[in-house]
Amino acid sequence: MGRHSCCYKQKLRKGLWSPEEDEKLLNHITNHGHGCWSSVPKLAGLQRCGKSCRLRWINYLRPDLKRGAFSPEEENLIVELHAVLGNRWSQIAARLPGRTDNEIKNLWNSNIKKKLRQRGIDPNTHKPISEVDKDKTTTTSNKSPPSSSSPTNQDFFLERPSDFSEYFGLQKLNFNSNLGLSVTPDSSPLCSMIPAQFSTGNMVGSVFQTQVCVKPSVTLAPDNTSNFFDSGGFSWSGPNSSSSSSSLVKPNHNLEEMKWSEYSMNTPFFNGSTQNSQPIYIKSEAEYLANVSNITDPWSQSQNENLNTPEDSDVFSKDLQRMAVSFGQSL
DNA sequence: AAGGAACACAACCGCGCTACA
DNA sequence: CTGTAGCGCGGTTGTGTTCCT
Repeated sequence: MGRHSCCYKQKLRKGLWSPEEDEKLLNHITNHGHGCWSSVPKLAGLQRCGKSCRLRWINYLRPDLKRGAFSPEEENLIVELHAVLGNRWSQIAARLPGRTDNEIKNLWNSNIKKKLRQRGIDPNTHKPISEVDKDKTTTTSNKSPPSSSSPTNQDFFLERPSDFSEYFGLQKLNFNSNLGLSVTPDSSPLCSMIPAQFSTGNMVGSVFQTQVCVKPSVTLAPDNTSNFFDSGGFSWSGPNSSSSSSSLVKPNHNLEEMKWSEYSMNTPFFNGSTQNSQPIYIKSEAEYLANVSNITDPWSQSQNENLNTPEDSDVFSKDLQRMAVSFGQSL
């Protein structure tokens, strides 16, 4: 099973990296890209394994890394994200541009955990410690599993997406001839960084990237109401575009080839501070909009109404679930 | 000033997943 | 179908630094 072959090789350096090694690796990747990591050390003239090179690059040498202490806003965001995602550090890091999973993990273990305990909050459950103690005494047979395997809100959402809108505090449903359908999130830090909003003929919602990673080349097949996520069937608009004119900003990347974390690092919407990140509005093309108007849309009737009625949640969850499954299979 | 404790962070380890021959 | 290589992730360990007695 996936053991790195170089792990067995001898004569490879381990431990801290010297400035000379850093320079060699940096020069090599800057000039040639990393390509296959296992070949990097040889090509760069390093006595390291590829895995070690990869780690060094990702956690230390990458030029887009943000240096320095975490801001209170970042710490708050990490706490909120941890409540949703658990110890999925890479996913948390993907929402904090310039920060690495390792960095966040270290911060969590050395700093945030302690702060939460001081505030009387259990860092694993995010509940008041008194409540957690009570749970422990009442459910002696049910030992709580470690945080990494305990169900997070995200897992809960995957099973019961009807809670999605409630959890993320989706507030309003909007319809606009230029933007199509969109859901306005509330102003919580979590919602402010929800990366994408989607709409199709009969569904609308905000999608947390983990479930429905924005990979626009993926076609949403099931209901055939649109090829919304086909590369030709959507367009992007971002904070630079006003809602009325909706001038479009198309990322000049090959999204097909790009993972979300890379994408988020490279788009103008996400490469700033988290405070500045805003949802990307995905707008359909004119042709699509023309079709939309002919489709019975359960949401268009709910314009400017809260989304939290059971009926809304039910329809929404079914569509969302279908979409998540579709994406899950495609990713 | 010395030494031990606590802390912060870099790096490693082991596992799961995926692609590919 | 199966074994192997490579990648990525989360958990853990190691090491340097700071703080405290």
